[in-house]
Amino acid sequence: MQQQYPFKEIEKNTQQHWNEKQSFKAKSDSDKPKYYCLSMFPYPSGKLHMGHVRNYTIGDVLSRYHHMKGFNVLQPMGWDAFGLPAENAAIKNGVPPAKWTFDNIAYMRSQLQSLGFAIDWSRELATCQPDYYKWNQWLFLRMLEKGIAYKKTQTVNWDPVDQTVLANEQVIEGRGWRTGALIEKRKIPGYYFNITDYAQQLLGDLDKLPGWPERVKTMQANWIGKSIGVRFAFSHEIKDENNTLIDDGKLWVFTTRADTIMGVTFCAVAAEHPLAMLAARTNPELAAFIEKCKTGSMSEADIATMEKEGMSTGLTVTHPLSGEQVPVWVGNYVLMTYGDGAVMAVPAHDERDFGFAKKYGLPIKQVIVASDATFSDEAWKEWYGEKAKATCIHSGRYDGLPYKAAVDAISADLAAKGLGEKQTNWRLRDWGVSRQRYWGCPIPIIHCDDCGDVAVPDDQLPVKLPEDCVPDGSGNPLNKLDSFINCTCPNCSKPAQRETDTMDTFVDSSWYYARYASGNDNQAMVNAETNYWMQVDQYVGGIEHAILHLLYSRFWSKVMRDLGLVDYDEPFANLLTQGMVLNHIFSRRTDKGGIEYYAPEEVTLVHDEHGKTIGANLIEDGQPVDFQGMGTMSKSKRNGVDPQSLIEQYGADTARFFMMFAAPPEQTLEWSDKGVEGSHRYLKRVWGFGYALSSITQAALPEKLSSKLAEARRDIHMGLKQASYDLERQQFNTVASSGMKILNTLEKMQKEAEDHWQSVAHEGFSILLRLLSPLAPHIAQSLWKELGYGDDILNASWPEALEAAMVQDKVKLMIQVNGKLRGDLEVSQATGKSKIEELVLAQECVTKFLVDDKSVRKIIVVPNKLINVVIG
RNA sequence: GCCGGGAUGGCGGAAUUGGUAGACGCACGGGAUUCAAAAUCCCGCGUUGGUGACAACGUGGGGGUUCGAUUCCCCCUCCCGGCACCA
Repeated sequence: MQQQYPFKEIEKNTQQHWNEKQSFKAKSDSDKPKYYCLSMFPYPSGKLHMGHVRNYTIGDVLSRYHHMKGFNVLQPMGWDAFGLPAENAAIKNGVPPAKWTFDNIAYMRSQLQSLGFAIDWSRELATCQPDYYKWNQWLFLRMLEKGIAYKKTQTVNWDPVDQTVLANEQVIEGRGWRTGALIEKRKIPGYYFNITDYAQQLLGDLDKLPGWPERVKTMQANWIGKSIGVRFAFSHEIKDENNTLIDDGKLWVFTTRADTIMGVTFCAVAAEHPLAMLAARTNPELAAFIEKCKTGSMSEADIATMEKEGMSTGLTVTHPLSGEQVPVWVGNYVLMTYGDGAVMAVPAHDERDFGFAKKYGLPIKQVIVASDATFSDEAWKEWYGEKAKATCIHSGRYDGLPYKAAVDAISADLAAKGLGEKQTNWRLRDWGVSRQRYWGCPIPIIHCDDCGDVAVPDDQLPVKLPEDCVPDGSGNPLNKLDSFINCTCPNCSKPAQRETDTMDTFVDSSWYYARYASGNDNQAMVNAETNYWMQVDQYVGGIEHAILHLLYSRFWSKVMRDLGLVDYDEPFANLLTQGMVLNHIFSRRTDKGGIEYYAPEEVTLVHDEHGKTIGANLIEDGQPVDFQGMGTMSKSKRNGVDPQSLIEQYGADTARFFMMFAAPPEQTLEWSDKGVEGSHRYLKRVWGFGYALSSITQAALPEKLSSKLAEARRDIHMGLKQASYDLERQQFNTVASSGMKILNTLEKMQKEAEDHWQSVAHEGFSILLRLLSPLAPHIAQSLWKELGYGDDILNASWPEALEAAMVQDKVKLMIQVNGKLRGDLEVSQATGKSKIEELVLAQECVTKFLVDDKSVRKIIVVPNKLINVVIG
């Protein structure tokens, strides 16, 4: 055994040991309770970044801990391998996306392996492999049969130069991000999943997920966006140039406040609404206003400060209950994408309508009484919100009705006239899955001139994606690939064309966890083993997937359940969203007004005498740079740290240990090179202590320990108890702290070298190694074997903190006078309450307050903790 | 604007049910070792006053409940994250 900490050798040998023993191969025939631990799989972008390292370390700590706790653990890994970056790399380098992707996977897999994660690699999958995406296609066809998948025409952003569809994020100021070409709105057909049919379940089942962070559930609930109200119509006889009634003479609106319907003084429609468009054709001013609304920025900041603007269409519609004529306005605050793109406006009972009415001088009519107060321009705030759901007035036959009764009566009357009914509105839209892209899962449809769109028969699946195409940026290369397109119709055997659209990559990631669990079965999408492993007991990943990926996975699970494929309906029982990894940002303003960034290694920090950082200088010229910023690691800010160089310099254990120690998993982690060194220093000390202990044979603990050794042993077991508690609540930074404290105790014992310290040390060190093994598994395993504790630390059981080791015959009680700490008192455990009070009252730190007319009013004794003497 | 989460030394952070605030680490200061440096080890380290024992203050600010509040309640400020002007 070497004296110096040979981390490279240790890590290489330990990883080899795990490989040979197949230590992490998960089997589903076990009596133990199962624990499925899953980290979100990476996109194979080229190499790992620190966010990956943090994510997978958290998952690995949980996996290894549960393994030692006696669970049958599954921790798989795979690759979210379809997607746009591969196509962009192909355009740039002329390499087929498949080759680029598989090369990246090979490199990143080796990186993951060098970090020593306890992964069952036999279950590895990549979503771009035909035996994976075959089942995307298979389930797509089942969904088509059930009507969950359907085809409709969608409006998309079309880049006329690249001949391709762009995502909203790829349209910058109306132009394509790559070409700079003006983007057109085009209507093209595509496939959709009817996720809105599942909206109620997706919302309601959030209650089945107590192990999810509250904020994620809130974000999902907001995204689904349920609102219950009444949809009704204002009728009209407005006709277009061809003398056709617009929307069959009905202006539909949705409201959650049907009780205020008698207070409507105008309607507002979106700029894209048919009535607005019609009016604009004869009103240039209105046309200009509508154009302005369309080009208006939709960014958050702009919306928050945006002025509510509008313009009259000059049109009127008929109130369905009062029969009054109501003017129609175009409002920039009405969204065409929500509801029917039109709202009723009740200025007296809606803050937005109020502002709009005040601005344009529209009438305000109060129809609800919430209190004795009368509505006024000054005291209007209280008229909005929940408490304003009170009694109707000035509402004809609805006068005197409270909120619910008024809504019931009004919706009944509307229904009787065929002009409305109660309705639930959702913000959630159906999920469009067609992408006009090459590097994705082909949609298994064949277009036949005679038979129309025909499903590819199951026995012809998978529809394989040709892997040797090199996109050149001008549209989907599949469209030019006759060998892919040309086929025969499965129905009539006539020549036909294959669909060239591919699926949204969110489809791929919506069920990969179930596929791991099936052990990559070639006969079926999922199997009995899937139901054994599912649900995922612990899912770990970034908060950026809080909405779409998690929502789609939940939806997919429910679809698979309804098709009888699986018996769970929520895929992830517990969710941990890890925080981001930040690093210092060093920068300078350049003469031209730009900002130049410097890497941390190009800068030295300046401290004052307290150690406070008061500045930073560029090493090259010794001049100051701005140093106060902290941000996510990025190329552009030049503050990234490469995991590979970290592993080479300090080893995987140091990287893992530091990441766990620096911050609790859900919080942001501030990178610190000095902190990494500190963690490395700690592991070196662990190794050094193990080396020292390796030459000392183990002996049984003596009957009676000296008080010092008993105290040391107690500290160790207390540390273990704390660490176990912290692992259960997933606070890993304090697990590392406990490990540090235990080593401090061991080293102190070693220095003092009392008789029998060696036996306490061996017991303590075997505890320490097991406690460290989830965080720094290589060094723990290596020392475990070197010291002869066992062959495989992973199979050692998690240590129990012994009550016998933790009892103490004497306890230190803190003495408070009127709640202020004044001293302490050591008493034996057995001392009774009255004896303690007697002893405390004799203490000088208490008696000195008993002067003048002061006397003891009360004594509070908290067992084994403190005594508070109240003097007054 | 709404929703969610926060604010503790020079820094990252700890404090389990209301009971010793600042564990553990980093930075910093002093010392040992060394020809010297690195590495390593030891000591100190919330602020203020005092040679000192000690005292006062101290968990974003203000109030409250309590023998006792970082922890519970009310009000306010600031920061981070999310969002939907959602009818």
